Amino acid sequence: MRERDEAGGGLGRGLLPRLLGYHLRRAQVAVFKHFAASVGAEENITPGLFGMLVMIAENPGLSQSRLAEAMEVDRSTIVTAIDQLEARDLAVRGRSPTDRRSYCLALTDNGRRALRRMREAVLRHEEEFAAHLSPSEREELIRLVVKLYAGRDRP
Amino acid sequence: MRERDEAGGGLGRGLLPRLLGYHLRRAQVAVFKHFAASVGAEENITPGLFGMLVMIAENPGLSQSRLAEAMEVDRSTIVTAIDQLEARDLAVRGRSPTDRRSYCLALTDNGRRALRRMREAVLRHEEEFAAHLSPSEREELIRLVVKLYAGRDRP
DNA sequence: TATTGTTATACTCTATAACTATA
DNA sequence: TATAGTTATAGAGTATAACAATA
Repeated sequence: MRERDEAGGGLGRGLLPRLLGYHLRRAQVAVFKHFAASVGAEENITPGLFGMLVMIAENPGLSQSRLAEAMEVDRSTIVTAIDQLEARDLAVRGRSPTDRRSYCLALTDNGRRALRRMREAVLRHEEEFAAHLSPSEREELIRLVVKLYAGRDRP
Repeated sequence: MRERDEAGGGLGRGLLPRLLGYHLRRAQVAVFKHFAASVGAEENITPGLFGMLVMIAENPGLSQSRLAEAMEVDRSTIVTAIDQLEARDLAVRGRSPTDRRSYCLALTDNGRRALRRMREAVLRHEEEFAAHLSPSEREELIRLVVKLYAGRDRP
């Protein structure tokens, strides 16, 4: 971060600064870059894969289709993601006892240990990235963003 | 929008809801989808190309390299974008009188007319998408997002 | 009939590196 | 030497459509 607004570069931006999408996009790019440089560099993980690990850890026996819904992506997109997590011994496709079409996703022991480390790295990243905001500003920002995209008051 | 949080789907999300990046990502995806369904459907334009049109309109004689810096992308990424705008008769690569290496980007007459229409569509899209937020909440949200990614107080 | 996971495929966005023509 | 624009290429990330196995 350089100036008041490094992407402005002294140039006029017209109505762009009045658009939520413009700022949300820039903030999202910035936070993903920070994630890549901190968490990603330490633990070799992306925000998307980290999110999947958390969802699997929090929802034992989750199927790929349910995970796809939760991540708001197509089922086919999940396949290669789980392939990667399995190849790295972070998660496994367990067979469902009741439905032979679907898998019960689970973390491996190694995956659980890795996730514990990742969580700490992610929280450090969050502290660093949000350092300019007070705790109440952070809360308020999350409240407003959630209200914006979910159309409701609270996460 | 369905529930308090449609991507939750009743599933546990662990620490994800405490992460700014998680919400910024979801909000950004949602606003781009809304843009595509409203402005994109009406005017056949993406947020990125719209942003470029605005920057060219606001900064007459802008070069591709300066535009790339403003958009925070590589110079090579700009090439095909300008190709598209030229192919659609929205912008032109004018020759610089002082530097024969660089172009002076400008809107065509058609581009200016199109941009006027697009601006209105974008503002309608903004009103719809941010309908759940009061004017002061919108202002506060922008203030906080900018403070987050620019590390300062004001856009 | 509908669902789960999979494959093949394609499209978009983006970056890197090497090139040319200028400066 | 350095910069502006270009090209070729590659890598994410994503979606669609069709398929086999199963419900």
